[in-house]
Amino acid sequence: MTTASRTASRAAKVVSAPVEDYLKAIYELERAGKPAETNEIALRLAIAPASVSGMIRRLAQQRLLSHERYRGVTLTEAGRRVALRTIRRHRVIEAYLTRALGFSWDRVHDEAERLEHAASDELVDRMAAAIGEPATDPHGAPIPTREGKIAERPLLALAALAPRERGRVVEVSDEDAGRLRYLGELGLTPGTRVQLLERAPFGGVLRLKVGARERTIGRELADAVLVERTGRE
Amino acid sequence: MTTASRTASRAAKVVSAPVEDYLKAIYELERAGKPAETNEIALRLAIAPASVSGMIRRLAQQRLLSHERYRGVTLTEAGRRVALRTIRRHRVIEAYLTRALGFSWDRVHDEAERLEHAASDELVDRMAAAIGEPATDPHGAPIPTREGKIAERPLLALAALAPRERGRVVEVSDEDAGRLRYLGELGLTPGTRVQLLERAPFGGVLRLKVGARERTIGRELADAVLVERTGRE
DNA sequence: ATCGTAAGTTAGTCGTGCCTAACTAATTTC
DNA sequence: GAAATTAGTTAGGCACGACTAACTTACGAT
Repeated sequence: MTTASRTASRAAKVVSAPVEDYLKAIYELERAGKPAETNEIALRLAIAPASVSGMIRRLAQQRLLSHERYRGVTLTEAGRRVALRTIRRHRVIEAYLTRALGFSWDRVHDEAERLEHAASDELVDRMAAAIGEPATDPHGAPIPTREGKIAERPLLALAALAPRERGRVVEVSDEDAGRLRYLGELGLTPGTRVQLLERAPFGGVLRLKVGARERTIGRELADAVLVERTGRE
Repeated sequence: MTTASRTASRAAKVVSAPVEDYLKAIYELERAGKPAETNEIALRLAIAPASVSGMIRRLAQQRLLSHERYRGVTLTEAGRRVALRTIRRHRVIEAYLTRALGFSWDRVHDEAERLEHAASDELVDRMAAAIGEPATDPHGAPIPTREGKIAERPLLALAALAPRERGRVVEVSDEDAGRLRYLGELGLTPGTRVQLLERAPFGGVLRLKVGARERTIGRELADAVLVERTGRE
């Protein structure tokens, strides 16, 4: 083993599975541009807010995040590293399960949610290599590199397209398996070209073209789909 | 999903990872034919005997084992089921890691030790299918079926062969990675034919033929190798 | 048969990660 | 700008799974 790779591998198990879950959730909430709030974290992890307060104290003490009382938390560099490592594991595992083991894209999230805490760096790297080092997971989310770099892209909610505007589906939320399955049936998968035809006012339904077919979807579904613009008309 | 398969799958996560480890250890100790003793369990799991006493109380209360004070423990049918399910996971994972992902046989144990608590039945079944439903793990240990049947074989320690007697390596202990690596270098892998040439008295070294080559090994190593007889001279 | 040792158990503690209930700070609302 | 609401925190508890120290049981040796 080289010095470099020994340095890169972590000493034993520094953080527990719950800690990885907190850091991952906080990382994702922070992407909205502001500190992650206690209640948001609690909601995301399905844990009582009081429990989150307790965990925040411990994580702050371990210098994984910084906490301004009553004002939310921000990951430190160390915290972000752990979060990105966990996200990399999660997404590589999801990609591997679909591409190498035939899992459908709506079944991989829960499995990855558990395996991400148990898989070694070596296993994750081998999985990634076995399927050709994919850049994204099956839902289109970018996979961080071993070094913790992640290709963040400026994305648009599907509903943010202007009428007649064309776009391409880049990523869909993998939170809910049923919703994923339905999106799959509609053909709203990463890579698919879409064109917004019409938007009913006040957050109403969207009529759009998905490939060659016309579809109508509601707000909740539309919010789960992120696109990039590919041009007008 | 059929009624049968729904019945076969367990409700949520009935047992924790430590509990699975205890049951697995007890199952293996019981194979020696007598109840598993507290100190043996403690030694195997690298846990203080007092902690084992505590856990035994809880497991007995859950009817996963029966306990006669100061006399050791015996798995119940339910306990054995959990143990065999865990062992199946472990061994399928080991086999998958070597055959599908190129892990060397001395690196899979630790990885499987963690993954076995996180992998779903479905994942394990898919792994097994992907590598052709192997009957044994990379160390030659039999893989229990989904239904909890295991092909127990009458095995001999290598040192139990008589001089001149021939045998075939069936299984090697996977406890220690360094020992495994060395056994691999010696060619003492499952399937290899061996012939005992000479045994020094008082548990001394064994001289034996491994394939075409002659090797001399000590007691500790010999005890890690299990063989079946294939005939005299 | 008893005595000493090894094996096993109980008692008491600790850290983790969760909970509810009660309190406090911040932010809206009128 | 005071009152009401919402967000966040502290206090106190609990289950799990580990620990050490002290005690009890079983058993082999004499």
